[in-house]
Amino acid sequence: MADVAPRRQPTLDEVAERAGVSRSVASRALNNAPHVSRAKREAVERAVRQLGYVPNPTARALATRQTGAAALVVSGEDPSIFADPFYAQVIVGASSALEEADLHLMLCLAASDRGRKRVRELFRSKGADGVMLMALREDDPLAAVAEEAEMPVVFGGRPVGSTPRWYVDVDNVGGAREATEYLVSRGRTRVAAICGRLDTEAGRARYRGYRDALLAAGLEPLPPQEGDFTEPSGAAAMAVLLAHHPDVDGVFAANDNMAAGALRTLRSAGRAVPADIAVVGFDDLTVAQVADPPLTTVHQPITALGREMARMLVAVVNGHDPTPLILPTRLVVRTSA
Amino acid sequence: MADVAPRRQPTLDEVAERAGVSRSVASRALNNAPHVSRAKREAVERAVRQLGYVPNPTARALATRQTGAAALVVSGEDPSIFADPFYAQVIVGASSALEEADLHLMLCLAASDRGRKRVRELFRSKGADGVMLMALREDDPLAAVAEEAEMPVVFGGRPVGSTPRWYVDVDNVGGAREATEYLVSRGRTRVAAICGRLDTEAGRARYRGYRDALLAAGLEPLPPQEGDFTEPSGAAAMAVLLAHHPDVDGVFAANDNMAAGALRTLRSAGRAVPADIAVVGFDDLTVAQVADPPLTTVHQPITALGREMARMLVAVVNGHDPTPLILPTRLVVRTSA
DNA sequence: CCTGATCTTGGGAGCGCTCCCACTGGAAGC
DNA sequence: GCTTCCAGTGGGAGCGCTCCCAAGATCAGG
Repeated sequence: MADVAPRRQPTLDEVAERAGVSRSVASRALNNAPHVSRAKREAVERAVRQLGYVPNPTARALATRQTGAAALVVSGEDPSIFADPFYAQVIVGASSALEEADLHLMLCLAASDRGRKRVRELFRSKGADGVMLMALREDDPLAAVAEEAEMPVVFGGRPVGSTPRWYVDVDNVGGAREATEYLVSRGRTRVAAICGRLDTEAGRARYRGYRDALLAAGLEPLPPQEGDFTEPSGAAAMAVLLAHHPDVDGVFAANDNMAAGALRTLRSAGRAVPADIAVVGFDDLTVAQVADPPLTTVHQPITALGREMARMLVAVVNGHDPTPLILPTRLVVRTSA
Repeated sequence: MADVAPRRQPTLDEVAERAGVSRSVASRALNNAPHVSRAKREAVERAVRQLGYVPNPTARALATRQTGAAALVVSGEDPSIFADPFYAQVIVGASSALEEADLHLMLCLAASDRGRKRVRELFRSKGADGVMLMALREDDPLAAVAEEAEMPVVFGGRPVGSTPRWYVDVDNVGGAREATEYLVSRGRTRVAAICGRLDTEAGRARYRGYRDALLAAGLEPLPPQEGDFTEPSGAAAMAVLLAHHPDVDGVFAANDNMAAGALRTLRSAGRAVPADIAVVGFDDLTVAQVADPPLTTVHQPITALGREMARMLVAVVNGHDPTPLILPTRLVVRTSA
C-alpha cells in the first residue's frame, strides 16, 4: 500500500485565527477584495505564508458555483481521430488562452458510448464552466446534448446544418476556392477533389469551394471522391481517381494527410508531381513540409482557432455575447503544385 | 449579455423529499450502497428520473475529498513541444483508461512560467486526485514541485538522474540498440547518431543504446549530433554530419521527426537512401509511413504508454503500490534501411 | 456636538453532498 | 420468552469556502 501522508492542509479558518482576524476578513484579503485594512491584509498574508496555506478549489467552487475549468470536447466515432496533429495545435492555443483566464482545461474524447455518456453527464451536472465542442458530424448525438445544456458552448467549426450562437471557424470555402483557383491558374483543366467526410461541415465546405472555383472557371467539377481525412484514405481515393479519370492533372485534397496519401499513390503509379499531376492540400501541418514533394497547401491558423475558441468561451462565461469568428486561410505555395 | 438560464438544478434533498425518504437513504441509493430497501431504492430512482436529477460533482468532491480528475502535465520550455503527435497518442491511451475509472482528464501544458505556477498550485491545492508527469528535462523546475507534493505522481518516461517510485517508460536503450544493430547487420560501418536533447532521459538513453551496439560490434561510435526532436533540427544535424563525416553510411535518428529531416537533407544533397546512406528513426509515427522512402523505425507503444500511466495512477490513487513498467519496443523494417 | 455616510469587521447561513451514529423493528438464537 | 443481531432509516455534523448583513468604528459636514 502507498503510504498516504495524512497531514491535513491548513484551512482558511486556521489562517484567520493565526492572523487574528475573522474568516470573512481573511477571505476578502485573499481575494483582494475591498474593505480590508492594510494592517489586517498584511497579517493575513503573513499567516498564509507561515502556514503554507493554499485555498481549496473544490470548496471555492461549491460556494461560488464556478468550477474554474473549461472542457474541450472532441467528438468522433473512434479515438484515432484525435491522433490528427490538428487537435494538438488547437489545444496549444486553447490552453494558452485559458491560462490567461486562470481556467483549467479538461479534455474529453467523446469517442465511445461511455465517453459520450460522460460528456452528457458533464453538461448536465455543470461539471465545467463552459465547453468547447469540436468535430461534430451530421446527426452527432452530442449536438442534442449541447442543445439542451444550460451552459456556455463554443463550437470549433460549425456543425452540419445549423449555425450555433457562438463559434469559431476557418474560411473553408474560401481556402478551398483559392487552392482550386490556383490549380486552374497553373493551367490544370482536369481537377479532381479528394474530399473529407461529407458528414462534416468542413468536408462539405471545402468541396463547395472546389466546386465554386471550377464552375467559375468554366470547368467541370468531378464528383467528390470521399476520404475520411486520414493518409490511407487519401491514398485509396487517389487510386480510385486514377482508375476512373486517368487524365486528371490536378487534385485538391481536403487536408494534408490525404494529400500525402495521394502523393504516395502517385509515386507508386509512376506519375510525376507536379509535372503530370499537381496536388494541393489543406491545413499546412508538418506533414506538408515533410512530404515529397513539399505540399502546396492552404494554411489555416489552427493555434489561433484554439485560442479564439477559448477566448470566446471566457467571454461568454463572463456574461458577454461575443460574435462568431471566421478565421482567414492563405495558400502556401511549395512544390507539389 | 448572454441570458443565463437561472433555473436551479434539483438537489439531493429534493429527490429525497419527492421519494419520501431521507437524504441519507437517497444518497445511499444513488451510490448503490447497501442498507436500502428495494422499495425505497426504486422510489429514489423514480424521483431522480422525474426531476432530472444529476449529482453535483463539486459538492461530492468536497465531501469525499476526491476531485474525480487526474491531470496530465507536459513540461517543456515552449508549448510547441506538445505539437508532437506523440502526445496526442499518449492522451488517447490515458483518456481511455481514465474513462474506465470514471476520472476526468485535466491537461496542463507547463510551458510558460505562468503555466508552471499553475501546476504548482494544482499540486499544492490537491486540485486533482493524481498527476501524470511527462517530458521532464534535467533540472526541470517541476521535478521539485512533484517531489514535495503529497499527491500520487506517475512519471511518463523517467526523469534525468532519478528513479521515481512510479513510472512507465519505454525501453529506449533496447530500441536504440536494436536499430543500430540492424544497421550494422546490413553492412553499415560508419554509423552516426542524430540524438535528441541530451537533457532528457530519452535522448540520453537512445544515444546510449546506439553507443552500446556499435561498441559491441567493434565499431567506433561517433559523438552525439544533438537535435531537439523536431524535423528542422534533424535536417540541420544531418547537414553537419555530412560536412564532418562525408563517409557516413548509416544514421540512427532518435525520433521520426528528425529522421524525416535527415531524409530531406539527404535528398537535397543527392544522397540516395538507403543505397548510399541508411536511415532509421524512432517512434513509428505517421510521418514514418509517409516519409519518402518510408522509414525503418523503432516502434514504441505510445497509446499503451498513456494507458498504462493512467492505470498505474488509478492504482496508486486507490491505495495500491504498483511496480514501474517498462514497455518493449520493436523494429519495423520499411525501406529507408 | 450631533447626524448621516462610509469603511471595517465578524457572525452565520448557506453551497450540495457524504458519512457517522443513534435508533427502530423484525428475524434468529438460546 | 428473552437477549442478540443486523438490515433499514433519518438526523446532524461536517467538507472549506463565499457572501450577506447587522453592528461597530471612523469621519466629514452642518
